[in-house]
Amino acid sequence: MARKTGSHSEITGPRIRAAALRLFAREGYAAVSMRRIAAEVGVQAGALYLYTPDKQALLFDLMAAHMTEVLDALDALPSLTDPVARLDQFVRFHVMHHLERPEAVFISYMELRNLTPENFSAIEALRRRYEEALQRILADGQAQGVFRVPDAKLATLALIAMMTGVTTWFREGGRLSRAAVAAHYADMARRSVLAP
Amino acid sequence: MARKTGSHSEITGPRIRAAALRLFAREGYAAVSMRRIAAEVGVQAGALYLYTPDKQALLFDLMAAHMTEVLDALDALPSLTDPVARLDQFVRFHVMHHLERPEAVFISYMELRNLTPENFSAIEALRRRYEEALQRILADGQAQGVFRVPDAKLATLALIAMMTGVTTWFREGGRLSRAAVAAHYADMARRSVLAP
DNA sequence: GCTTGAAATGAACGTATGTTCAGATAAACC
DNA sequence: GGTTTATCTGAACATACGTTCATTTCAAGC
Repeated sequence: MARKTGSHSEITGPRIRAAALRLFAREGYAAVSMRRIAAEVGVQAGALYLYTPDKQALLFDLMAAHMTEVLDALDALPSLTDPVARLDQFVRFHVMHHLERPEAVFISYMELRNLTPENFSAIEALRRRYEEALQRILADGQAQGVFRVPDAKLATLALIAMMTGVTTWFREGGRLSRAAVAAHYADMARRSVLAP
Repeated sequence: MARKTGSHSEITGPRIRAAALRLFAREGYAAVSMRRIAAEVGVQAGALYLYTPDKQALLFDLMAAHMTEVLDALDALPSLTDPVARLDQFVRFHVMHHLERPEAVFISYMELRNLTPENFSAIEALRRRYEEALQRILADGQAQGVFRVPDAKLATLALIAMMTGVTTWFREGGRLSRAAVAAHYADMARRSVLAP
């Protein structure tokens, strides 16, 4: 166990992931070479393979880490009972969380097709778990008569697409704050499913 | 002007664009080589350059053609006055049109970052024209008191993201028809902006 | 049937790719 | 201070890339 302090391994690993995240988000997985990532970190390309078995694993790890983080944060929310309050909480959480990690979000739905079939299935399973959380809120609201949702699955996918789209236009320091944007989305989402 | 009938030029050109569209949509611009496109058409890579100056122009032409087609189809819709009817018309048009051209749609918002700056600006201008058509409907409805839209620009982007997302999950021959899906989206969109 | 010219070939160009690995480097421990 | 070992280098591997161009092919027109 040589080089405990002064060792770079605990620095270089995260730096590689950070550089890969930024570059993949900005230019796309296929367009970014391992040499580019290495140069960003200030290291030769060969050194990357001390931290990842290959480029594919680098992409998968970034996506899996992001999905797991989102699911954990969702589970950590205070549990509510009223479907309207739960929907409001979910939308605000989703928008805020996504605005704080635009690069990870971007990668997680833009680079799905660059995953191997096995890796794709793993990510897809995590994503389905997330969608089911929202679908459950809508179904519960429907059962209680507070929502009118002719098709809970379709409404879930429509709302998630709406919310996630925020990352494509939101710019820091613009006309609206993150919280204000989240409030607007929560308002639209609630009205789109609320019973008349 | 040799080889009028029997000439392949009027066949090969469209076939190249069709192959590029399908491959770019399925695997991404950066991941598809000119040799792959040529092989799909049944021709050598060099022959592609009789029909496009380079790979970038091939991508740009596909996106520009799609955006122009969408805008033309939008302009061709019967003109209505009631904002509620106009919104309903717009949403149904958008969903139907997008479900009928999933590959062109996919490319047009996934491959934006692979355009040169000049080409990006050109596509962006077309996209803005489209968004403004929706924004005008919302603003008119707001002015007439039939919609309640605190932020017309935000609502426009939210609705477009919601509608466009349909292409990511819709599968032909599934539980719902295209028209049924379009009707559901129109319903959600209307309720999300309708004044109480 | 000879000429013409558009259409396509196929080889070549320089450059870049993901990955491997023997070797150099240097901090931590005895 | 010599040894160990995690860390990184730098060159090499085979393969692929976008693009160019001299050459071939072959139907159309005379």
